[in-house]
Amino acid sequence: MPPTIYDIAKKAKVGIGTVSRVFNNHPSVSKETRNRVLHFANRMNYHPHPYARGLASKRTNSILAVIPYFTTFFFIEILQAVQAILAESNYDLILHGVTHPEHVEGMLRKNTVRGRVDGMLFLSLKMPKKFAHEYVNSHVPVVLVDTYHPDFDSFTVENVKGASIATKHLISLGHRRIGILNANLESTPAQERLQGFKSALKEAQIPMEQCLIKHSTSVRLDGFTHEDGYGLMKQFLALGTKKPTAIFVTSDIQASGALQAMEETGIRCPEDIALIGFDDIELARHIGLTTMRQPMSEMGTLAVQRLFERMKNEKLEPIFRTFLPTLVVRRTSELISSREVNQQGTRPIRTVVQTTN
Amino acid sequence: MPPTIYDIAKKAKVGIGTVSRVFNNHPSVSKETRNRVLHFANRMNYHPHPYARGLASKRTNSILAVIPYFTTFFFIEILQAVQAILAESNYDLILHGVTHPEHVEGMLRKNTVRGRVDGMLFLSLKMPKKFAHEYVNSHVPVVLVDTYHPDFDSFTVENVKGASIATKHLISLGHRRIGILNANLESTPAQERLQGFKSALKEAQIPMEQCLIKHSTSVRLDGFTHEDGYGLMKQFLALGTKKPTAIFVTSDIQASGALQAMEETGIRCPEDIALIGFDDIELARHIGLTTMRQPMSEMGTLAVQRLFERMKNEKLEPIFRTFLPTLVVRRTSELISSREVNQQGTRPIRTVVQTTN
DNA sequence: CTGAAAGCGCTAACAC
DNA sequence: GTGTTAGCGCTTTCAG
Repeated sequence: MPPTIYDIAKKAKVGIGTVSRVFNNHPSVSKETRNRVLHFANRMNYHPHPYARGLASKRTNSILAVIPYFTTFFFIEILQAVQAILAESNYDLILHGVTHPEHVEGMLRKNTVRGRVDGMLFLSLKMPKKFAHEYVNSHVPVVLVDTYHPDFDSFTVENVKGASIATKHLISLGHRRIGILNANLESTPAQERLQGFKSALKEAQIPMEQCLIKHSTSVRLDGFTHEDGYGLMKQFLALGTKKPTAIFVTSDIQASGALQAMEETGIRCPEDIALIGFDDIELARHIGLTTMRQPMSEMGTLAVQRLFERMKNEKLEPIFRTFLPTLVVRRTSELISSREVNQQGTRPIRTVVQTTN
Repeated sequence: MPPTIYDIAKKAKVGIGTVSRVFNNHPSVSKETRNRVLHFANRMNYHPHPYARGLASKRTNSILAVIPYFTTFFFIEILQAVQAILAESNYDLILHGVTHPEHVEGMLRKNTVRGRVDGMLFLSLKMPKKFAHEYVNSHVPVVLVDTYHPDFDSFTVENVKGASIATKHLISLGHRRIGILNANLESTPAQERLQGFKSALKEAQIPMEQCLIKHSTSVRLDGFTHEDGYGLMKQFLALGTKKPTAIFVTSDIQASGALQAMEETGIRCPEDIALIGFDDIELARHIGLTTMRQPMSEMGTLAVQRLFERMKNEKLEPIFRTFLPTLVVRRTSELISSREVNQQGTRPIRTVVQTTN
C-alpha cells in the first residue's frame, strides 16, 4: 500500500493539512516544517493521489484532446507540439480519436461535464450546438483548432488564401490549364480550398473548365487519402488532350496517390503535369512535393498556451487566430526551363520556402 | 452544477446505493426501480464522476501508454490499434511521450504507483529495474511492446530473423555485394538487425566487407531518421567501384533518405543499387519501397487485449510473444530482368506480400 | 503558521 | 432488493 498523507503527517508530527499545504506550495508553511515534511515524504516515496486530489480540488491536471481519426499526420504533428508543452507543465494528455461523428456528443458529456479534465482541445470537428452552449455557461475551458465557433478561441488555417496562393503559384509558372483534385466537398477545408482555387483563376482571368474540377465522394477521412488521389488522377489522365498541365491537389497524401498514378501511366511530373499539394507533412519532403505548409506545430503550441490562459482566467473574450499557409517549392512544380541539371543529368531534390504576404 | 448521485436518488425516491448499483450494472436491482432510476438520470443528464468513482473503487478506467518520442510512425500505428480497442471498452488512453530516458522513472512513479491508471503499456523503452520489481510486487498490470523483460508480458519483433530474411531476399535476387545501412548501434533493434544481416551473409557464404557496413552515430531517434539515411547513403555512393549492388536499410524512414541521395546522384534504384527497408510504414507504399513489414496493428491489439486479461486476473504467468516481420516486395528490389514494362515504358508500382516461414 | 473537521461523489460492505 | 453507513485520499475552510 502506498503511503497516504496521513502516514507522512504522523511521521513528521504535523497535521494532514500541513502536509497538503506543502504539496500545494501554499506560502504559509514555515521553511522548517516544510523541509521536515518533504524529508519524510521523500523517504517514504510519497506521491499525492491524483484522483483524490481531483475529487477534493476540482482540478485534474489533465487535458483532453479530441481528434477525428487518430491516424492522420496533420493531427500527429499538432499533438506532438501539445504533448511537449503538457509534459513540461506536468499535465496529462488524454486522447480521444472519434471515428464516427455521432460519437462526439456522448464522449463530450462523459469527459468534460463531469470534471474528468481541466480543459479541452477540440480539433477539426464541428462543435455540437448543445455543447457550445453548455460549455460557455459552465465555464469549461475549450479551445478549437482547425475548426471555428464564435463562442470559443479558434485557431484555424486560411484555407481559402492558401489555396489561392497555391493556384497562383501554378499560374506564375505559366500554366493555364489548371485542375483541382479535391477531397470530399462535405468537409469544410475542401470547400474552402475549392473557393480559393476558383478565386485565383478568376483573378487571373482564366476560364474555369468543369472537367478540370474533380473531387472525392468517399467518406473515409473525407477523401483525404492516397487512394482518392490515385483514383481521381486516373480520371484526369483519361482526359487525353484535355488534360491539365498543372493540378492543385488539396492534400499531400492525395498528391502522393496522384503521383503514383502518373508514374504508372508514364506521365512525368512536373514535365507533363505539375503538382502542388497542401499540408507539408513529412512525406512531402521525401517525395519532393511542392505544397502549402500548414504551421501545425505552431498551432498546437499556441492552442495549448491559450487553453492554459483560459484555465487560469475564466472569462476571457474568445480570440480567433488564423494561420496563413506558406508556399514550399519542391520538384513537382519546378520550372522546366530553369531546372538545374547536375553531372549525372538528374534533378536534385531541394526545398525552397517562400514567404508569402 | 452537474447532478450527483444524491440528486437522482432523491428524485427517484431510492437510496444512493441503488443508484450506484444501477450504474454499475449490479444484478440485484429490480427491473422496475432500475428503469425509474435510469429515467431520472437521463432526464437530469446525470453521468458518474470518474474521479469519485476512481477514488472509491480503485478503478480508473484508463490506461497509460508510455512511448519514446511521440512522433514516430511505428508508435502511431501501434497506438491507433490500441485506441480503437480502448474506445470500444470505454477506457481512456493517457499518453506520455518520453523525450529523455532519464524522465522515465519520475513519470512512472507519479502515474502508476498512485492509482492514476489501471494498467500500462510500455513501448520500446528499457523498464527500470527498480520498477520492474515494484510492479511485480504491487500487481500493477504492465505489458511491454517492442521491448523485453522476463517479469512482464512482452510482444516483440524478431529483428534478427527479419533482417536475415531481408538480406536473403537480396541474395536471392543475385546480389553479392550487399551493404547494410544501419541506425545507431546503441539501440537494440539496430544491433539485432545487424546480427541478422551478418548471419544471412554467413549462411550464403558471402564474405563480409567492412566498407559495406555503415551505421549512424546520431542520438536523435537513435539514428532512425531520413537525414541519417541520406548521409550514410552518400558515403556508400562515394565508394566508387566498391559500391554495393544492394543495401539492407534498417528502417523505411532511413531508406527514404537513402533514395533521395541516390536520386540526387543519378544512381538508379533498383537498377544500380537495390534497396530493402524495415517497418513498412505508410510511406513505404508511396515510394515503392521493398521492406520488412512489422505487424504494428496486430501487436497493438494483442498487447491491449493481454493487458485487459491481466487487469482482470492478477496473477497470470508472463507470456513472451514474438512477431516475424513479413517480406513486402515493391519496386526498389525488383528483379531487373523480369521487370514488367507497360505501354508507356514505365514500371507499375505494385506490392507483393510474401509469406515467409 | 498550523491542527481539526467537513466534505468532494461515489463504492461497497452491512443490515433488514 | 434496497437503504444506510463508512470510507477512498486529499483540499479547504475555520479556529486558534
